[in-house]
Amino acid sequence: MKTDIERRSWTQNPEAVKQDILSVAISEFAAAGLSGARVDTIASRTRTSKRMIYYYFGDKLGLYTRALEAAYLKVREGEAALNLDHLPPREALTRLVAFTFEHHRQNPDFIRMVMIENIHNAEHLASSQVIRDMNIAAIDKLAAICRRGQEIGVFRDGLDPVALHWQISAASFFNVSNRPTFSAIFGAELFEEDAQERIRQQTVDSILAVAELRPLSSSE
Amino acid sequence: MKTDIERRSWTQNPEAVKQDILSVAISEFAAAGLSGARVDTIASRTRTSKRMIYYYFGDKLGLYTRALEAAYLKVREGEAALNLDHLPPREALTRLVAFTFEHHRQNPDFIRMVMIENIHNAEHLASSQVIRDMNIAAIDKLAAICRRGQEIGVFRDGLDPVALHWQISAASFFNVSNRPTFSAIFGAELFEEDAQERIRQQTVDSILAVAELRPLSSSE
DNA sequence: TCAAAAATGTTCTATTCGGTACATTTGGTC
DNA sequence: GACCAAATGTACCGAATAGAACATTTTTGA
Repeated sequence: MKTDIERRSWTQNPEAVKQDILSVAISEFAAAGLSGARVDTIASRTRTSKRMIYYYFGDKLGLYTRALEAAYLKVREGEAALNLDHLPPREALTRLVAFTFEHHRQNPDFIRMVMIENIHNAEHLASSQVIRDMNIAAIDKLAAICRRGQEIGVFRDGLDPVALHWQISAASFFNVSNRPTFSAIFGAELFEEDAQERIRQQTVDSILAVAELRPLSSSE
Repeated sequence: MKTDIERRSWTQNPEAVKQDILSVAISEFAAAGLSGARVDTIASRTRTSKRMIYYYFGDKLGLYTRALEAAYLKVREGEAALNLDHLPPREALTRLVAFTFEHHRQNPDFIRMVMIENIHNAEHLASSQVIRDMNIAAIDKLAAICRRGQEIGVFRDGLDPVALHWQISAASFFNVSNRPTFSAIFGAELFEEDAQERIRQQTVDSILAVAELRPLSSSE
């Protein structure tokens, strides 16, 4: 039994409350999707109440949009730490691909948020200038590597950094996004540690192959 | 005004009704996801009523599972039409990759069903032996090409057909699944027809590069 | 020909869920 | 130290939604 006099006291902490909500929201939306996620569930896993979700984020969609942005922010921060300027171009590209591959593996919630956003035709991402800027920065980094490689004659001319980024993303993203169906159909072996190293190497190889100044059989 | 005596007459057609429901269900689930799709919406786009959905499929999950299966069936049928046995291995692999790339582009609903199933950790796919069998067949086809290529010495030893299939799928799948976010961030140019041809060629090149018996720079 | 089974239509309901109304506390500021 | 805005808590509501109940028609087969 509680005492008659209820203690409803707290200390105000807007930033902490917002962050708490956002981090719970990311994991909930990532787990269940936009329509699958329940505001009540998110609220219950928070240190605060549903009231505050609506207070700070307006409605479910507002929360989702901010969670998506937060997920991008967190993951791009990790990428920004990578500095490849001092490496020769081929080595830099190798490192970039391997890093991206691993980084995606380590951020499944981010991958799932992007999957969900794609299901919704990127309607909520479209309005976020923040996200666009972050990604343009990622391309700039890759473009610099390409240019250096072309200057010293190890990369072919006419390389398209965006197309290269597409390919790096495709492998790294698919490896996480489609793991459930792929395992269900072909078994989980490909996702064990040693097999993942092979796959990662295969990815690096295939991307270097299109970047490097060497004959490709299909161009014959 | 209607007459007092309502005419509620119909002709029975179970198969047509089931098919009608399934095809509507595929497009609805593909568009809105498992929890986002509304049974009432599906029903309203059908020539029949909600009653029949529950009559034939039990509940929403039952409908979803059958729709997923139907989506796989349809797409794998398209693939089965492709016969590459008469082609030399390198040519066969080239055709297989290019075909897969285009086939995925032309079946966005299937891609979206698989995306959604991945969001749900492939829980519903896991129980379907049908789907597993279809996909194993797809691998067998690829494995045959690999073997022939190794026999005549144009493909490297130790090729893993599943790993190769992983790579082909990654590019072809990502190209459709992540088009919304990718376009939102980097612009839609990459998805215009001529750019898609370049991307497809790049995909073919990169896969041939890992399959062929040639030195890869990273192995030096 | 008629009874039983299969197929279909119509209407209603329990519940879940996003969102709101109302009440209270905290903290800054003059 | 009193007032006010910001921050938080509690209890509630209306709409949407999956599914069930009830009713009718069609088909089959003995």
